[in-house]
Amino acid sequence: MRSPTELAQVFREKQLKLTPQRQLLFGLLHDNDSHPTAESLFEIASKQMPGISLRTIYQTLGELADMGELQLVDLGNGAMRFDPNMGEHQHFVCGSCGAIHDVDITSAPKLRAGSAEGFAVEEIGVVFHGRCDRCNRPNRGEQISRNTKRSPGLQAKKIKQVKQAISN
Amino acid sequence: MRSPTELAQVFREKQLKLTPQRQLLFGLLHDNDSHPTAESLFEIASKQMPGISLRTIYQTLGELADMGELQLVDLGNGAMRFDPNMGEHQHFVCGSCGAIHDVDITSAPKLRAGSAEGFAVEEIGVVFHGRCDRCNRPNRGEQISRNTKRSPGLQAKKIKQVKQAISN
DNA sequence: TTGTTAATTAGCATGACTTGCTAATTAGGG
DNA sequence: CCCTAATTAGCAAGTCATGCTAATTAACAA
Repeated sequence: MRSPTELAQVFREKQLKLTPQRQLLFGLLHDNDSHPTAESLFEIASKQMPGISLRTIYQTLGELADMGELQLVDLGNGAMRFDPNMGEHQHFVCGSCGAIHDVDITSAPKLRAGSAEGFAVEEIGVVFHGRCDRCNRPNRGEQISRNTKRSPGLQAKKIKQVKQAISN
Repeated sequence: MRSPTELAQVFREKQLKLTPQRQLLFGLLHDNDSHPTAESLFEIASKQMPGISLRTIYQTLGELADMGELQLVDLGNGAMRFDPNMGEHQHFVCGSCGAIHDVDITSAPKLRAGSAEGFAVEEIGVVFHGRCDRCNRPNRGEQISRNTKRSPGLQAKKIKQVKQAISN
């Protein structure tokens, strides 16, 4: 995503108004590598601008995504994530704390070639699951809030599967 | 997933009853590489056993997943997919017809090593997006039903993004 | 064959997430 | 200052998956 200043310019050119709500979001998203959900952005935004509407958050995020300023990242663990990093990269999801980290994957160029089996591959999404540095330290795991929820039962099932995969 | 016969054995050992509903599902899932949703299994099952409950489908799928006989595959385009292929493999999703195909990815062993940046990677999910053989032929694209729906607006947005990625 | 107990079913409810809509109000920018 | 876009509240829908209750059915062991 471009800088708030540049975005302001773009919005002006597109005759889109530079409202404080939009500007706030520009700022919150700029250089943000936390892969926030709409909801989490809403919470943060609400502190700085009480009364801001969740609807507006979704609206603006949608606009930015339409303009190619944001990536929508669906990691299959609940809400959509919004990623201002438009460079080619992949994601690591910590199964313990739920944190999401960017991963450079330029080191696996063979992926693209090796997968040609009659398919025209245009995009590859790679999601690493495991444990992040912090959670991987002894006496540290499972301590951070697991803010990934959706269809609680299924979620539990997934976690079980992951644990099984880990123990194997 | 093991064969219906073997599963019958397993269920017997676990004191789980071998109901016709369960047996039907064993059969429908065995060697099934179509990555069905619960709903699609329900439709097929209903033809052979009218009156079978969607609830039972979910229940049995959940049991099989718990037993490690099924993989849950979330491709981020709507419903969960159930995959009886427990071998290491990845998926190709056709952006045109929505078909899902298995992809062997043993040819990219460097993925595992190259991604170590303080993370303990336990599992890697790779989803290839593109066009399948059939849709890639001229005068053939976009003709098959696009049965991927969820949050219609967002879905449209995703498709737009993919198209953009294709045109680049 | 019978009895116990698990399984299935209908039907309703919830919950998370995202979008759509209307109507009223606010405020950006020419 | 005015036009029009943007925001807001509030309500609704829709998808997917699960939970719950209560009633019925049927698998399997004795």
